Amino acid sequence: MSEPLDPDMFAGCPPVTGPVRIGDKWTAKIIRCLESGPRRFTELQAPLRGITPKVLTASLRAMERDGLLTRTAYDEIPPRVEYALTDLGRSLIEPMNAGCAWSRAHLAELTEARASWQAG
Amino acid sequence: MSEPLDPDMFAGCPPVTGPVRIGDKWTAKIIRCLESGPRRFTELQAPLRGITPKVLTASLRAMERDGLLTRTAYDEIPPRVEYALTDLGRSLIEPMNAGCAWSRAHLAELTEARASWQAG
DNA sequence: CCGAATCCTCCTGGATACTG
DNA sequence: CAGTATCCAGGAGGATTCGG
Repeated sequence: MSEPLDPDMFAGCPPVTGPVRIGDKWTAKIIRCLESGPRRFTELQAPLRGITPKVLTASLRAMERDGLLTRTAYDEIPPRVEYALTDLGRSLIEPMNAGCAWSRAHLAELTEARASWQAG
Repeated sequence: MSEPLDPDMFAGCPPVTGPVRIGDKWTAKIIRCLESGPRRFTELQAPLRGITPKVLTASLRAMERDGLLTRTAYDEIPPRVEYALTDLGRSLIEPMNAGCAWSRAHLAELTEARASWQAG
């Protein structure tokens, strides 16, 4: 439930996920990272391959605003902040999986079409 | 199969469809327009509420490049061009419907969360 | 450790006008 | 009818630096 995230968990994902997109550039990956339990800011940074703090903060704030996740700050030293999915955020996993299923089934065709267009 | 498109067919759709997005801004709507059969350039412009020719052309070209639709030009006067979905394009309808289902079920929660954030 | 502040660049999408 | 050509504004995403 709280094993460390694999820094390479998105290594197999193509740079462009295809036509099906959830939220902005990072939303879907953040949801995947939180699927197995709450995570800290720095934990999220690792698998998200060099995302800058500003962009990660912006994405998390937007998702919090939309009720997709909650932010909990513990008043400790050193500071600790945890992000966790809400039920609403978790409900996005279903359409996300539909998108991933499409990609697995058809993304190769799309890539091929794009390549043969470049050739022609 | 070839009845004229309702110019208001997207009137009920909220300006922002929510977190689930297919392709770029217009891709999903274009697919909906072509679902019931091939359509001409001008036919598509009507329900897409004032999309400029340049943007519609760009979207159609991108979708043609990706193998989502075909473009057929008939050498007549006046000129006639028809756009039709490919099987690959049609395969996107399934994840699209999943996204629409999510919106119908949860978009209100998201909007509400966003509003109460603004208030707080 | 968890950000905020500032500055910058690219890309999407659009307005407007014109053409075979 | 079905586009093309040109110009332009806004916002997403990023680099870098600084603070509590």
